[in-house]
Amino acid sequence: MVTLAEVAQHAGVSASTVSYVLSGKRSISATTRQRVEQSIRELGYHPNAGARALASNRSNIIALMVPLRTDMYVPVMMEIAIAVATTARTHGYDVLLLTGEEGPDAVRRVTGSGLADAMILMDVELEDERLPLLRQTDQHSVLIGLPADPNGLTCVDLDWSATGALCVEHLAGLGHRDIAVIGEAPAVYERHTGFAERTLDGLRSWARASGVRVLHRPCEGGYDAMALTLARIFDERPGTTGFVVQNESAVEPLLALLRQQGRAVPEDVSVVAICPDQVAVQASVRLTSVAIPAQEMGRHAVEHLVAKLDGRGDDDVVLLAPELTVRASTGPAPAAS
Amino acid sequence: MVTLAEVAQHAGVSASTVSYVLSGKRSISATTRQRVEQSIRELGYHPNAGARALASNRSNIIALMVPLRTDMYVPVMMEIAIAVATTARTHGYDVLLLTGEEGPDAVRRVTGSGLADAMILMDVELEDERLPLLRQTDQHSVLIGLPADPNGLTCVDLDWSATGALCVEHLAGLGHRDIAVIGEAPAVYERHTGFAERTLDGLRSWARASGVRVLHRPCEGGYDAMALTLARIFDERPGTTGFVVQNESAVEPLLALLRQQGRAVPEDVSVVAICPDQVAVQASVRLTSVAIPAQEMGRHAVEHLVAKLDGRGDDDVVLLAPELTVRASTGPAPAAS
DNA sequence: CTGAAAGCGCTAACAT
DNA sequence: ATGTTAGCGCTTTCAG
Repeated sequence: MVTLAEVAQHAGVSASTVSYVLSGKRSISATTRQRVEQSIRELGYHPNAGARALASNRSNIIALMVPLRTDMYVPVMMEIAIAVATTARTHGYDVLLLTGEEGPDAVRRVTGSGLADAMILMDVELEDERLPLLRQTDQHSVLIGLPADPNGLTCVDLDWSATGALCVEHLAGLGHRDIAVIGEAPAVYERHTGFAERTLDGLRSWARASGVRVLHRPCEGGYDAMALTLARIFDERPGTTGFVVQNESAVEPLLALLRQQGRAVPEDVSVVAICPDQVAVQASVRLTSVAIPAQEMGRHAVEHLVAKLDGRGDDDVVLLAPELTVRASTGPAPAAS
Repeated sequence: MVTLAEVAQHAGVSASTVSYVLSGKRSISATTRQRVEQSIRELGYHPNAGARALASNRSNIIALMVPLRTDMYVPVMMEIAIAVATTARTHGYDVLLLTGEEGPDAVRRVTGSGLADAMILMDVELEDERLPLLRQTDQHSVLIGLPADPNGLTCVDLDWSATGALCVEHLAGLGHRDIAVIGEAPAVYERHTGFAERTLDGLRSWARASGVRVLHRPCEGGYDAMALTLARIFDERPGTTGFVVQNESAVEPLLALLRQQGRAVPEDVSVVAICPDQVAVQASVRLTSVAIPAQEMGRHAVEHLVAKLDGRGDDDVVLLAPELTVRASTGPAPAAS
């Protein structure tokens, strides 16, 4: 293993000079710099991460806590994770992957051991048990998701409430008066995941304001569950002409069932999805949708974190504005029959 | 920050004793151990990761390289990643998340810096450019996926060739004579991803042996691409009654299109999928399928790696046996019309 | 069964 | 603009 000292010797300079060439923390004459860089290349030197972390008290690692359960938009999680990893690299950080399994203990462990300089938490619940710890230790962190009380925390999320409102606004604008919302699995609501409840709030308050009715039904994924849910919806509200779907694994079943029942999309019923663009485009009907900006969320989270670590920090909440893309699944409400 | 020295002082023992209590590398009297453990708890001590890595030359971190691209079955990747992370934790390791973006450089960086003790590579191509590096450095590693030449490497993978054979065996056993294979996107074959080509090999050689015909068509995901592909298949082989699908985003479109064309599953055509069980179960027809054992692959990979790190190593190739579950999408071939 | 002490490779004062 | 040096907190000989 090549050490800094060996590089220094090879280049005929002191250890600190090599260190400073690497860090750029003080000015080095061009010729010295070149000699050192040359030696580094020739010897194939790589700074030792452990030694660096010990001496500098910085690991250059960001911990990312992903949820253990996979009952949600897995591809979205993955996309966020990848965005976090690549963005982190551009800032000189690596990413440590933690699953939710350890729970709050993981926070203690990582904080206490100095394994990571900061952490990003995904899938934050409204009353998340990890939050008290984050507040009391002065661990730098960013949440992807918005808890009930974001005070003293930095959060990045899609503005779910605005997302819900946007969906209703679009449908109401097309003349739909009875809207059904196909939601996530009941478990998602039960554990008070912020995004699900906030979407609902946005949906309902815009509905109230614009005089349309919304009926919300959680739904497990899959064909059978969707069939049941759909039957109940039409049973209760036969006049339903608009759908908002926030459940990736219900999208295709819903379309198939509507087709099967002879309800044409968008002539008879309109469907707005809240899902990644890829899903909207690949569906059997190209779906009007509000995209989930996974990459931006990951990128924002890292950039905020790096800013904090560099002392340019600011505890605040960033809500990304939703964007609705009109595709082939929505149209004017049919004349009342 | 609490240090080992402080714990030692608090417990009235020397630093080394505390260290040995932690590592268990030499025997400690019960009373001493308890005093030390007590102090550790009272002071809330966490060993410093950097110092530990520096002194022991072990980081207790495993690097996991995931593919950057997301044109494949993302949930499988995620499931593997999570299985890797949780299994690693049970062995005292953390996981560093690397994207394929850096390519072979990441291998050098991680190896050279001692950031990780070992690495797991996913999405290995037949002639993967990272492999020469792995062979020449004595970096411990495990591949998830099987390259063309696994010599000197440890690999874990599903036995894709047997998987292909199993699918054909099942369909041929039911009397199907003309089988169409809906494959992954062309790009997947072009970059010579092992699993895709091996599945095909297995499919074809069993077909040859059992006297059935197979027609292979790669397919981009989605409804439109599937429609085109299906039309071409029936055009070329009107007598096709069996399908093997190895492309998650083609599954539901295929079922929908068959339904739409009045071909009943499984009465008129049978479908076998190669996909995670969850997909098979949630599809609009419960699919006979060969499962992709994501969790086992992740678990195996970690356990092999840990064995190697502990000197119990063995460079070898572990191919997991495929299992076919019969569900509602396959049945006897219809009498020739 | 326990202590003392020598580093591990690097960073960051403190010098000059 | 560069060199010297004192640690960072832990592991692990070497010595009892």
